[in-house]
Amino acid sequence: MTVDHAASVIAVIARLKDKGYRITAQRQAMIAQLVESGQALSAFEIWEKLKVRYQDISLDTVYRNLHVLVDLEALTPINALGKESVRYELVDTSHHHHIVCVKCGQTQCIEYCPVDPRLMLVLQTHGYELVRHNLELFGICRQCNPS
Amino acid sequence: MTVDHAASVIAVIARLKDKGYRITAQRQAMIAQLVESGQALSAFEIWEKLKVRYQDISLDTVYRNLHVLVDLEALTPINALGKESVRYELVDTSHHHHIVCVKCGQTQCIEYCPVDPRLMLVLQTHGYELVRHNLELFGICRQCNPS
DNA sequence: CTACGTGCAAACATTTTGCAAAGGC
DNA sequence: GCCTTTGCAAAATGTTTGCACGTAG
Repeated sequence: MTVDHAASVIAVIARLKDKGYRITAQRQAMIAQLVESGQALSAFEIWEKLKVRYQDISLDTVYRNLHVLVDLEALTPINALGKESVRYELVDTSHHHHIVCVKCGQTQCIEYCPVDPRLMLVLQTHGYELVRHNLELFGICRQCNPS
Repeated sequence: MTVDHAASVIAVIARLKDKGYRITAQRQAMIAQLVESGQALSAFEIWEKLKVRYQDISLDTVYRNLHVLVDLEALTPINALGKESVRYELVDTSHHHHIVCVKCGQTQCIEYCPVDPRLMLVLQTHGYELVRHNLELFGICRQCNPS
């Protein structure tokens, strides 16, 4: 694990402690996995990876701890495709979005946020205070594009 | 049913015919329900409403026909909350987005799209051609806002 | 008449929950 | 030692599929 990764893991663990949650081996392993993967993972994927590199962990526990980590605001749930299950991404990664190819289902990160700041004003007129947003982009990738 | 509604229903039915799908009572009822509701509905909600006003329709048929209608590009799937099931909205309604209150789960349409057109250029550099997008907004509504 | 669409039931995938045992603090 | 967390099993939820019957074209 790199120094950066270790620091991220420690930061999330500190958040756990702050909120009165206990530091268990399973939680540490999950956080480490998410930090090192550097991408959004589903509950099942986290479980699969941890079974190999870490000892046993039950899928139930993965689900429960995902809820805990979302509660901490350490993770953001992402609905990558609507067909697949929800994926979770660390919030301290830089803000970005994902594009999904509607033909092959492959996804890619887009390090650009096209959301106009005037959105906040529009939402205020509706009585809402924006907490976060998630932009789902659907397109056709180079490989699937006939042109 | 208003004249506008009737016209929308007819338009979708024409699309069905065009693509070689058959016009069944169940499909007509589903389309009419979506048009008249004027909002995104889940499979279950469509089924529930049709059981009352129309005769019996099976939930399986609702699911199957939702796939057909998405294939026709008559419906857009929306992942309103990530917790709830996928919802479907007619594509010929004006382009807009939805905001979900993270406290109470209530949703509201926002008739404004804050997506910067320069997004297309950024996506092109990634090799993608944008087909559609869906912006999920999460906020706190007036009722739930302590301030 | 023929292929497509439907309803039923069963399968399937994902997520949640009750409970007793294990473990953090 | 207390209370949270875990693993197991079972349930709940949402969606899909196989099959025989019905029906649009």
